[in-house]
Amino acid sequence: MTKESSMIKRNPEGTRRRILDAATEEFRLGGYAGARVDCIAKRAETNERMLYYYFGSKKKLFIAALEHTYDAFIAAQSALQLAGVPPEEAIVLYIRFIWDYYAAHPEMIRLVNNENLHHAEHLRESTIRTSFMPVIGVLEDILMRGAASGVFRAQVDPLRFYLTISALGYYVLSNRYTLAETFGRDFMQPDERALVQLAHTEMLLGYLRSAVGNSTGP
Amino acid sequence: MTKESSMIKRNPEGTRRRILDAATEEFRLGGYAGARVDCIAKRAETNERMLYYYFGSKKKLFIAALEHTYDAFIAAQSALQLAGVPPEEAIVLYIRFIWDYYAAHPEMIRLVNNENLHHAEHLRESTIRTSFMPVIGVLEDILMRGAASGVFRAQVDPLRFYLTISALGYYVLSNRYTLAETFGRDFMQPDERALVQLAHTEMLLGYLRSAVGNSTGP
Amino acid sequence: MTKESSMIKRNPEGTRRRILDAATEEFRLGGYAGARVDCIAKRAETNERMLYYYFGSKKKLFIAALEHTYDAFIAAQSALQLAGVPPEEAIVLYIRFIWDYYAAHPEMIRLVNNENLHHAEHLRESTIRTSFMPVIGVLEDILMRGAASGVFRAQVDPLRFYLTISALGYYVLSNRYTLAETFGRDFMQPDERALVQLAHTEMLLGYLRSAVGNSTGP
Amino acid sequence: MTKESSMIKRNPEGTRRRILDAATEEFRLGGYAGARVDCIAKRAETNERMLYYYFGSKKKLFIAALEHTYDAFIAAQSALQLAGVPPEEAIVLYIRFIWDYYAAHPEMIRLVNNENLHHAEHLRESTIRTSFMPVIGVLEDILMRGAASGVFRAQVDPLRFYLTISALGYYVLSNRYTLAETFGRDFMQPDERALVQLAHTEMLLGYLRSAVGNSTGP
DNA sequence: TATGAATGAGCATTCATTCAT
DNA sequence: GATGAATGAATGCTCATTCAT
Repeated sequence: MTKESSMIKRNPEGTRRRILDAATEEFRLGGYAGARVDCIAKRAETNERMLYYYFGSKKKLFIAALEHTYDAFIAAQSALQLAGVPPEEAIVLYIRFIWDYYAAHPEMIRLVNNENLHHAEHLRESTIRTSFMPVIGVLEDILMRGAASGVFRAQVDPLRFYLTISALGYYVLSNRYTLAETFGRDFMQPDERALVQLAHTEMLLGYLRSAVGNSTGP
Repeated sequence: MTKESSMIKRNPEGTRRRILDAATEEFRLGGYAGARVDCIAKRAETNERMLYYYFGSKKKLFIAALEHTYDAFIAAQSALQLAGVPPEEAIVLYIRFIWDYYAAHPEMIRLVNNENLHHAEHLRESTIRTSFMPVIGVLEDILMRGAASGVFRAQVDPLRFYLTISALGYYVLSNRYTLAETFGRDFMQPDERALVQLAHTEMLLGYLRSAVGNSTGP
Repeated sequence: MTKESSMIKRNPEGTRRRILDAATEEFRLGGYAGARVDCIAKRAETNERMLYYYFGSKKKLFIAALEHTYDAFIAAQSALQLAGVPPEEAIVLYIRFIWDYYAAHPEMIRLVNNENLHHAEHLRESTIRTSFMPVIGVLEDILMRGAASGVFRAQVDPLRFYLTISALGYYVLSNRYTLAETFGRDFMQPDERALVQLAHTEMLLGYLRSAVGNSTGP
Repeated sequence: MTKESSMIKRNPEGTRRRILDAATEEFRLGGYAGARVDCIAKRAETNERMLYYYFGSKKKLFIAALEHTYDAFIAAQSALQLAGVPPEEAIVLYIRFIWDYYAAHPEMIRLVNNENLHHAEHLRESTIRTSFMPVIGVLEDILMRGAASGVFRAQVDPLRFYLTISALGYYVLSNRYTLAETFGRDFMQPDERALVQLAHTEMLLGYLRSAVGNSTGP
């Protein structure tokens, strides 16, 4: 046997990874209940037994897929270099990053939706949930710098504002197919999406710039 | 058999309705794949056979549940009486209606999420999809009256604006559990929800009132 | 469809019974762990699903088989008519009944052995265990009548004496195959068995008749 | 690697022995079908592969455990020094030895029961079965000396009498749990067991001493 | 209209065993 | 001698669905 073929056969890290990727894809397509372990194994080009060898159960595999997906999102946000960028410019880049990340990773939306169906029971058993909060610091820094330089209103709660940004990007992707069916328009098509994003960005910037009121009360 | 007991036993419309309600609840709890026909039958206080007698298959039952859910939403919107209300007041009422409806009908969010998981395949087989579009007229009327009276900017696409409103209400409810787990805050709790809605309403109104630019491009 | 064939197809009590009989046989052959539900179903000429329809689980089916087996043994003992028979004659009939019952029902020995392997966990969940004690009354009556008429020693504990009788019949059957292998003699063969039973009966009668000492101490 | 650690790791005889002991225990707990090779490996503090390295298969491991158990019993009997002891005293010591050995080695009873479940198929493939017969010589010697000196009846078949002794000790241990459950009394508890043994010993001695009749017929 | 009985394919999971190092 | 990785066939059990009354 050549070194190459043996590397394919005996490759613990590779097998583990192929199973994780296959699981993420199958869970995306059918949700937790809809995914089949034999389909995951087949897609990973291994057998069902290895799935249990590496992950223990379908549930633990779902948790691993969820964690991996969250991990990647957190890592991408942490890699953002916006410290030296002027606040107004930075917030636009941040908003676009979030929306583009969602668009580029539809598996995240499906997994998170499924997780909400199960009242986040898998996430509760995971340690990843504690890793998310610190990431909000990226947005918090932009908002604080904007408020300090007078271009943004003060006292905008960063977590609530993150929610608003997230909502506007998430909804269009999550509901893409029902929206297309009920309204006959695909809001994820480049032209349409650009227009929606333009309006949303304008709305968010308008809100941050406006002086009257703030989101946390008096 | 006495007349009374036969009236209890033989109640076609009642049985059909109990099955539909039970199905809606089970599909909400576990999605299409996660719901079990015997659980639906048990919840409806009938037997599995009746489910097939009235709806033909699990899939057709899901379609019926989805249609019923959409129907109710469409009916509620159509019943809104905002024709005589000044635009600024009307839009606030409309926004609140949408968000409150979502909050009061979590089954809709779960069913729609599930439907998107399946690329809206059930909706495609349904006639209900054509009933949704006309409803946008309610919002369109408000926006047109606002633009005509000069309080709102012109040329706001009503469908896109509906999307924005919907997104802000949908996201918080759809992602309620993962948000609570990752951020330690339940955004559906009355106090928290009121603050989020206040900020969002202010943002939407700010956008409509602003004169510069519009949502459909230059 | 003729009446006969329909009786085979739709026969709840018959199906239940066939499953129970098949299960008893498979549990006898392989023990609890060794028995296979698909083999039970096949032997019962039905499908695995019916097994769960009627009994709920493999474990509950084992309990049912065990109960059924104990039930039959209890019923057979209760049917013994020894009240008017002289004590010495009655005890011989009783002893022979026990040993012959064991020989005629090897499934009981195997099921009971298996149950002891599992520390009687199934029996503990059953109500049958309370039905056994009263049956000892049959033996108790014989011993009391024998003591009263002076042919048997007094104060023989009926439960302990039942144990002794049972042990002598049980062991030869339970260990039939290992005994045959290690000693080259099948103690269940008619001739051999008759000799063993003769000796054992003589020994038991000798003990009962002897005046010195008793089984419960001074 | 240091000399010490390598001595711990590389210990063929130790590993083999640990596997055999672990197997005996697991087979005792669950029978052949109920025992799991990974549990045996875990209990032996090694891996499943070693089990196959040393014993070839689960079946051969069971045979080895059975042989080892029989071996120990045979060795213990062979070690008995009763040649110079008067027959009446010797038979009491012998009886007590058998019953105490059973009580001290419950794994033997479970393994033998399991072996009978499988019609002694493993024993048949083993050479140990031929080792058992000669051991009966110990009992035969006592009976012959007793008959010669006139304290015991003549022509008692030693094998059949071994069976009787064995049965009385075996049954109480083998059926310990079902007896406790059905009669509410644990016949292996010291006080209870002493009384049962006393009665049984008296009965056996009474039989040997009696002059009338014999166990092999006219 | 209603219901208990029946079905076969499929489900997640575990089995004893072997491979490659 | 020892080990982690890999496998295919089974395991107990559940699925949506249909039959017969």
